[in-house]
Amino acid sequence: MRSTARDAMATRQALLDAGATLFAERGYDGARVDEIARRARVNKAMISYHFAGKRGLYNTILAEDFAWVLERLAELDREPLPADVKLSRFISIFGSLHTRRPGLSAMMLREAMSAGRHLDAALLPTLSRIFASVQSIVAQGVAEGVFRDADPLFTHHTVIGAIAFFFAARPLRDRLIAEGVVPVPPPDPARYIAHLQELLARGLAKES
Amino acid sequence: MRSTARDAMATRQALLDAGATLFAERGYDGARVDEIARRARVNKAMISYHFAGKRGLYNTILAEDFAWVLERLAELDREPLPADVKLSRFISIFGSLHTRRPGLSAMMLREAMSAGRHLDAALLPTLSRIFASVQSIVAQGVAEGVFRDADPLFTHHTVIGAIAFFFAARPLRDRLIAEGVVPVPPPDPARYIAHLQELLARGLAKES
DNA sequence: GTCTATAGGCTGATAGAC
DNA sequence: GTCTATCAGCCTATAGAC
Repeated sequence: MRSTARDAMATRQALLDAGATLFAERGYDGARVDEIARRARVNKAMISYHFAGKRGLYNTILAEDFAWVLERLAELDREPLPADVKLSRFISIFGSLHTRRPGLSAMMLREAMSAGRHLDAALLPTLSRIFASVQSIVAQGVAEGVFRDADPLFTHHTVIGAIAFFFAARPLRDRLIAEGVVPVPPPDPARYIAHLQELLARGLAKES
Repeated sequence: MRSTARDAMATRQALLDAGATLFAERGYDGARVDEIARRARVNKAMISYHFAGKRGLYNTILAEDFAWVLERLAELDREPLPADVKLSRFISIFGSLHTRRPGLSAMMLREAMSAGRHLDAALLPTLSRIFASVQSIVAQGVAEGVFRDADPLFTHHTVIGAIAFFFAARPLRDRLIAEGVVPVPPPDPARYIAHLQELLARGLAKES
């Protein structure tokens, strides 16, 4: 194996990782290619070489994680589970997604706020897919009589917002904890996911 | 009254409004002073004149709304209400805040993601105040036996995330609705707030 | 208070050597 | 594949006229 080939992959991956971190923390416009390259310990010209520019890097990062989400959601669709279990599973999937790639929630949140302004056209359908997913699970649950008559779109917003905010707000939370203003230990993502599953299960249960 | 004085106020307000919209949608770095001025129908030099630059405009917008939040939270603290009512009230306050100033949730969310990177030091305490507020309400409710033993910090994240996402994600939601991908009418903020109040009330209730 | 014109700095991209 | 050197464009801020 030629050393250049190995280095090319390493360079590529280093840029993807550095980009994910900086895009998440500062947004597309706030992240500077100089800094992404510096953090990746790579020359900044490599961004254009490997990804045809800043925007290409950004969309490549999202494309990889979006593909993963779509796969998991397709799996979930295939399984014939009751709606309450499906919703719980959905929350797990999103939780593990964000644990796997800590900055993704922030990137997705930013795209939601700007209506997908930096997204290649091919990536937008993933967002609507996610939008539709929780809604159909809730609608199914209401129809089946597993859930009370809750609004599917509203429930979608609650679930996605609650998950995304937990992971996306980590920079501020960590800062406030470090400064001692919020006197708690850094929270465990897995426990937060469990908290959310229980809150939703109780909040949507038919019998109160 | 000199016409210049009246115009000065109008100019100032137009810049605050245009800035709020663009900062919310594109973030601090993505919003261009040129465009803010154009949208406000004002010369771009006015931003430096009235607010000592882009960053001054940004912080002035936030300062006004943060002051409003702090006032309402102080009122809420003063009233000796049971925790469940307080939480419901808190959700209402945040809902009306975002109805009053639609872009604020997006701006706050962006600051949460970047640990307050564009915020003047004087504004950071407001964020920790909000952080502490839900937590103390939930802790109070658990201690009083009104709520089941739910984690205050987790509940805080759920509430804030759910509210902020609903308002901040409006650009994407509107786009997907307009494209017919999400086949629902644009949702009513007041009904979302009611949905959230009910979900939390049921989700935190002592008896299941 | 407002506007025009311009300065000055930074950003993303690339040509070309290695 | 990688790096250095450099450029064109854009962005914010401001001096100075009105």
